[in-house]
Order: sequence, then C-alpha cells, then structure tokens
Amino acid sequence: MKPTIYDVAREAGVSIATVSKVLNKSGRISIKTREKVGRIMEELNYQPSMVASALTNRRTGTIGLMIPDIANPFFAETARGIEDYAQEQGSDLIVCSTDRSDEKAARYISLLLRKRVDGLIIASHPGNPELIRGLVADHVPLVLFSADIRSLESHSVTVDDYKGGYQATEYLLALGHRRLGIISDNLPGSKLRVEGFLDALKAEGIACDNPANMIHTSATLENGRTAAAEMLNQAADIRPTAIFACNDLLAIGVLKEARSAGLSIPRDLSVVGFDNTVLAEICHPTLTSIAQPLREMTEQAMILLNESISNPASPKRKIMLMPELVIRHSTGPVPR
Amino acid sequence: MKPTIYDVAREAGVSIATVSKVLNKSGRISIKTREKVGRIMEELNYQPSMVASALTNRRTGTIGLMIPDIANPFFAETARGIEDYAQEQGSDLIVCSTDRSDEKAARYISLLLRKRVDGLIIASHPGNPELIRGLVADHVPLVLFSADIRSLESHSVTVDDYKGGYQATEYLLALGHRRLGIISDNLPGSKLRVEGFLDALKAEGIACDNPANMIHTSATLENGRTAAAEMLNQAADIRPTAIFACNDLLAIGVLKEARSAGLSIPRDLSVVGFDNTVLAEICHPTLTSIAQPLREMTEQAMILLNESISNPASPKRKIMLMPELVIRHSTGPVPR
DNA sequence: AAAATTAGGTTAAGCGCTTACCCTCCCCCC
DNA sequence: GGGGGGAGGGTAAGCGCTTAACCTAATTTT
Repeated sequence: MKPTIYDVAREAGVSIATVSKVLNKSGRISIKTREKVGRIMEELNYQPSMVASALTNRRTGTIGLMIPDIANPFFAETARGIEDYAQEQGSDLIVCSTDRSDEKAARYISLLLRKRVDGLIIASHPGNPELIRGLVADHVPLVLFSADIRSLESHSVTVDDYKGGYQATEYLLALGHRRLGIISDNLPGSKLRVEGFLDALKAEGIACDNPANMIHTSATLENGRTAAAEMLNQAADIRPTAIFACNDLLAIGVLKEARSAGLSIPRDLSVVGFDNTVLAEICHPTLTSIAQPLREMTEQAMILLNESISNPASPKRKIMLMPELVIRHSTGPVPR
Repeated sequence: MKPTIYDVAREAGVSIATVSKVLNKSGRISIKTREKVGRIMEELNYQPSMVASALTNRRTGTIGLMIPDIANPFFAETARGIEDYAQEQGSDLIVCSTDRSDEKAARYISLLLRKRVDGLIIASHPGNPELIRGLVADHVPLVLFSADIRSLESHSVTVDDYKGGYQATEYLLALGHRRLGIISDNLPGSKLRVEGFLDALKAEGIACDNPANMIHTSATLENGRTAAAEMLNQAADIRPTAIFACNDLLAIGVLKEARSAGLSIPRDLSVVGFDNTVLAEICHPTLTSIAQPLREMTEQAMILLNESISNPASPKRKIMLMPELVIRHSTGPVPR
C-alpha cells in the first residue's frame, strides 16, 4: 500500500495538518519540523494523492483536449503545444479524439466532466453546437481552438481563415494564374477560407464560374487525389492552373494526382495548402502553405483557459491571429 | 455548484447509499426507485465525481502514456491506438511527451503517480532505466511499448527489430544490391535493427567494411539528409546503391538528399525506412518501409496492462510481434 | 401459523487530503 | 510579575463517494 499522509505524520511524530502544511508550504512551520517531515517523506517515498487533494481543492490539475484525431499531424502538433504550456504549470493533458462524431464527443465531454478536469480546449467542435452551448451555460472553463462558434459567448483562439484564403489566392494571382481551383473540407474554418478565396478573385474581377473547379470533400489524401483528378480531367484551356486546397493533406493528394497525370509541379500546376504541418516539408515538391501560428495560438489558448479557470465568469475574449504564407516549391508562375 | 450525490438523494427522497447503488447498478433496488432516482439525476444533470469515487475505489480510470513526442507521427499513431482501446473500457489517456529527457520523464512519472493513474504505457523509456526499475519494484502496473528493457521483469510489447532489420536487408539483397548503407538512430530498437542488417549481409557473405556507410544519428529529417549526403558524396563505385534507414523520417531525408544530388529513386538508389508511418505514403516516391503492426501492438499492450492492473503481481509477459515489409516505390533493382 | 428468507433500503465508517479555528508555549514589555 | 502577542502546531469538520453491516416488512417455506 502506498504511504499516506497519516504514515508520514506518524513517523515524523506530528499531526497530519502539519504534514499537509509542509506539503503546501502554507501555515507556519519551523524549519526543523519542515526538514524532519521532508526527510520522512523521502524515506517513505511518499507521493501525495492528488485525487484526495482534488476532492477538497476543486482542482485536478488536468485539462481536457478535444480534437478530431491525434494521429492527424496538425492536431498532434497542437496537442504538443498545449501539453508544453500545461506542463509548465504542473498540469497535464487528457487527449480525446472525437473523429468529429457527435456521439463520441458527447461521451468524452461527459467523461471529462465527471473527472472534474479544470478546463477544456476544444479544437473539434461537433457538428451540433448544443453540446458546447451546454458547457458554456454551466460555466465550464473552456476555449475554442482553431475554430470558433461565433454565436457563442466563449473564449476562442483562431487564425483568420478568411485572410488565409485571401492571401493564398492573392499570391497565386500575383503569379499570373487566372483559372484557379479550390478544394475545401468540412472542417469549420474551411468556409471562411473559401470566402477569402472568392473575394480575392472578385477583387481582380475574376469570376469563379466553373463549378467543377470548386470541390467540397473531407480531409484525406485520397479525397484530394479524387478532387484533383476531376479538375484536371477537364480540357487544358478550362482546367485550373493553380489549386488552393484547404488543408495540407488535400494539397498533397493534389500533388500526387498531378504527378501521376504527368504534370510537373510547379511548371504545369501550382498548389497551395493550409496549416503548414510537417507534411509540407515532407512531400515533394515541398508544399507552399498558409501557416497557422500554432505556438502562439496554443499559448494564447492556455492563457485564456487559465483566466477562465480562476474566474469562470470573466469576460470572454475571441483572439484571432494572422496566418502567414510560407512559400515553398509547389508554386510558380502560370504556364504560358 | 455542481449537484452532488446528496442533492440527488434529497430530491429523490432516498439515502445516498441508494443513489450510489443505482449509479453502480449494485445492490438491490426496486425498479421504481431506480427509475425515480434516474429521473432526478437527469433533471439535475448530475455528473458523479470520479475524483470522489476514485478515492474509495482506487481506480481513476486514466492511464498514462509516456512517449518521446506526440508530434512524431509514429507516436501519435500509437497514442491513437491506445486511446481507442482505453476508451472502449471507459478510461482515458494522459499523454506525456518526454523528449527522451530523463528529467522530464521523472517529472511526468511523479505526476502520474500522484494522480494515481491506473497504469502506464511507456513507449519512451529514458536513458536511465532506474526510473522504470523503481516503478516495477513498486508494482506500478505498466507495459513497455515498442522498446523493451530485457533485464527488467515487466510486461512488454515490441516488434522484432532484429527481424525487421534482417528483412529489409534481405529484400535489398534480393534486388541485387551489394553495397548497402545504414543510418541508425538513438531509439532503443535501433541497435537490434542494425544487428539484423549486419547478419543478413553476413549470411550472403558480404562484409560491411566501409564505415562511411554506417552512420548513427538522431531521428530527424535533417539528419537523414546529412547522413545521406555523406554517403553519397563518395566515389560512385564505393557509395551504397541502397540505404536502410532505421525510421521513416531519416529515410525521407535520404530521399530528399538523393534527389537534390540529382539521383533518381529508385533507379539510382533504393531506400527502405522503418515504422511505416503515414509519412511513407506522403513522400515521393512513396517509401518502402518495415511496418510495425501498430494496431495489434496497442491492443496487446492494453490487454497486458489490464491484466497487470487487476493483478499487479501477475506473471509478466514479453510479447514480440513480427514486422512486415511494405513495398512501395522507393526501392528497385540495383543499377547495373 | 411460526420460522426462515428475501427484497429494498438505511446507517455510518472510511478513502486521503485541506483548512478554519483553537491551543499552548515562550518572549517581551511596562 | 502579569499581560499581550506571535510562533508553532494540533483538532476536527468537511470534500463526494463506496460498502459492509444492519434493519424492516413482505414473502415463502415447512
């Protein structure tokens, strides 16, 4: 059996209150007893139970992270960022992969609530926002990450998706491209990225009238290939010379499909991704991508979460950070 | 304030013992009260505190996962596997990225112990095995994952690294390659992979006498490039025609370096990786790699862990699964 | 019809901490 | 020399559950 505070107290010849006080460096304890108790704790290899202290404290020191899938590099990198900041303050992270299923999300939320986590970071809000709405109503400290729910009075940290879409498009236009394709996914920010894309085109007076050049799908490499195949199968004077994919995985699918169609990138086709995950460096050619400032985002998220934990009624803030275009080798001037 | 079992009991007009029993479906409770209590719980949106129940139960329903880095795809995929099995049984996962630092590992272990996690899966044992030895001595349920410590009487689930190295090499030999290079990393299994490599060569009567063709480094893409550069800079009749890298990241580094050196893969150089992560599909050309049967490994790990949790003194088992060669497009016949 | 079960609960003692409050020396000062 | 005021610690009441032990009334057994 693990030693308890009683064991330590007995061995040290003091009361458990005293032990507790040296543990928490609270109250007045003489140097002498402090050292003695400390020594005994070492000897017994005493590990104070956080589950017991959490019961009185109302602080478990764990935070829950809800994401679609930890195996997805973007979210793995997110998790790492959050984990680092959490660890600095002595907390840790329960990761919950929801696969964007409302049912799984609900199960996990309930579990986290019962575990009395101090707070939640939600990088995967379910299709059904009611779940989150309930949490907010119950004053559960939480921050929405990477995707906001506008109508909800909650903290959030996002990247300016609209701006990102705009930037990517502007860049392609500057390279001379005029027939652009876009592949969007069903993740929450995607819609805004598409809007940015369309507005950037409109600003140049270009219409995106070919529906075959706008494809909506879910974020897998395979879907990226399929979508690309569809676009590239059009006549050479109709098909896009550049494709903006709303995430890196889709973009890499495009790369692959283009290559197997005999196109050379970026000579025959330019491709821009989104998220700037490690994958962008790994594929070939390396992928031009819109970067989310992940490290900054996770830091802000933790700051907001801490605020919310220490004062659940604190005014909510929505922080939107700027994306950044990272140019690599998948983009080039329009073929003449 | 969250409702407690007392609130439910009062509203339902029963004792807290009764509420507890309907909660745990234990004891005898009439259908009627069961339903009544259930209704009240719904009404109050009662979420029983697992921290309180853990205090009496000695079961927190959380398990700790120690890995080098959750942002590394291999470990992210591992985490996902473990998470899924954990979730099935109503547990969840605290992920701990140690960066292979003994200090971080020690901090995390202490934290997990204080949190009274039910068990640990350790996919990143620190350089110093004493830490783990201490856990084993204290009968903390744990299983070593992907890398064993032979001298330790503990559960473990690994892939046969030796066999993996052997397989990769055998395959390259079968393709006609005779000058092979190997890039190993400092992860625990690597040594065995190298041994497999060497033995396979020896079996064919081939000596690996050129030290420039055996490079040891740590697992990053950049290091893969550097190592490859070193090997490929040798005269054409000395440098290897095939390189076995002890993990995918290194292998992809090789791919990149080879390409920028003007070599075509697999025509001029064959490359085999290890782990068969998602990256193997993403790079170009796609990477031939030795697959660890991850899903099976995580399942076995959870089975062993559960065993160990329900009976910490149960006899320990070491499970070694077979790796599998996955052939893709980075390997081909030796250039004549 | 008396005795023995059983169904359906209740009581109360923990689990391992934290913390408000109280108690006792001991020192210092007038 | 009596009183005041820290310094150093102890007491005990929770925190929100679980569970062994016990109780009562209804049902069954003989």
